[in-house]
Amino acid sequence: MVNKETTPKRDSKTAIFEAAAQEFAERGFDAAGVDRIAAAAGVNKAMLYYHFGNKQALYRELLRGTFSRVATALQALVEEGGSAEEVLDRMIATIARVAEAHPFLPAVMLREIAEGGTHLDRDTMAAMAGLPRAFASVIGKGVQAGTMRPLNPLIAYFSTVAPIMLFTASAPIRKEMAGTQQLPFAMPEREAFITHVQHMLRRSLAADGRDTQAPAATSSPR
Amino acid sequence: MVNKETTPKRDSKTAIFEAAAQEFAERGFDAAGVDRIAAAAGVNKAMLYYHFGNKQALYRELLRGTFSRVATALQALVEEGGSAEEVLDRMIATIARVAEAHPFLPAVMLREIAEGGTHLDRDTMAAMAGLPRAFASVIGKGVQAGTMRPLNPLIAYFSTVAPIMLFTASAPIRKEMAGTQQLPFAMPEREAFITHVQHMLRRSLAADGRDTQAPAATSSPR
DNA sequence: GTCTATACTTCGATAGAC
DNA sequence: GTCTATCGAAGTATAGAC
Repeated sequence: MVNKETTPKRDSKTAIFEAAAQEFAERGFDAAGVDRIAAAAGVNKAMLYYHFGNKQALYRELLRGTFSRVATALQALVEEGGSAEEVLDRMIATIARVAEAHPFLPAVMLREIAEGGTHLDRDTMAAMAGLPRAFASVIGKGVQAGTMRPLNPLIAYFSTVAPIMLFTASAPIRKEMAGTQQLPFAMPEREAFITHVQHMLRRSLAADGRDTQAPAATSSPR
Repeated sequence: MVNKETTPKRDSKTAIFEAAAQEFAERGFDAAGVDRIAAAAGVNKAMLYYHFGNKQALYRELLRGTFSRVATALQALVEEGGSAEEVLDRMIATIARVAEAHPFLPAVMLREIAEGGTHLDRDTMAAMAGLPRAFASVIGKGVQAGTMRPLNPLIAYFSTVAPIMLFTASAPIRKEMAGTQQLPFAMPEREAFITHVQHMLRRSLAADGRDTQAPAATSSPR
């Protein structure tokens, strides 16, 4: 369903990619083990060096690919049209869906931010920057249409993406806490949380001070 | 300013604590090096095992202490009084201030969430749960006073604390990106961002659909 | 392309002298 | 309480046969 690409030999390389995504997500770059990645991929460790050179190159290739795919998807939503409010709703829904389908994304994003981007090169950072830039172009359209007030795109980006990343990644911890009953209130549902974030961003951007309509039922292309 | 405790011998133990906080923040639990911690603390590696037993015990002691101090500070704000809106503003400001003063907090929090709380024991998780519980009690008061609508405290917690944690921790990356000019818009100021988060939470909780007054100038006790 | 074998380093942890 | 010395396991990476 994902790809058949060009070559029928998509074996060892993509196997390494998938194993690496999980290992990096679970342990972070420094603690990730080349031995473990190779073992999980069912290939020999030397194959990893044959295909990628070293651990860092593999890591960067993985990040760059993931983020530029997401950035491309967001940019497609922008060009697809609709009101700026609707497009932002769809962007948030898309990010949430990708984050849940590929736990590698939130985990590595949180970690890489936590350590100050130590393992990123310029190309990878450029790919990451594609996400807030998509936000910026939509907000620009909304302002031009007169329905949105100007707001620094990075503020909009951080205050919506951060909750989604943390909420998605914290699923195991929340489950554990719910089990031990350390919290005297119910865990929120995923859908309710995403809707809340959409609503929050709409209110932050509304041109007048009033509340806005609730976002439509979580829209989601592709 | 922090403590003089009981014993005048606060040397090696607190030196280890501080060095460990930095090492864990920079590399995460798995990749943190006991050797590096000892070296940075200027003590022998054996001292670390003498005082704490092993790496995991040191890590947990550090987390438990940090989170319970923050939880206590938040609870104090609750009992101090004022309108629920003001208390929430102060809680957000306090969390932001602590996060900036002790980078250990956001870094380790993001990491620990990213890996599903693998290294947490029950006591440490209970300490972490103190933060959303403080949010819950304030929201409860606001609802009782009729100025706030009911909202799941965890939703309120995640949608405010997550942006603060990510914004604070991402300072180095944002600085780097600003330097290489990969983003076509200005980086937001810290104060503007915190005010935005305060405002966002006020609007999410307002009993009527209308906008609320802006939060007062970032209030901050202690 | 794929494997074995291995070089070299660093890791967490402990024993035991002082 | 503090140190040296060291063990055994695990780490990244490479050389070279097939």
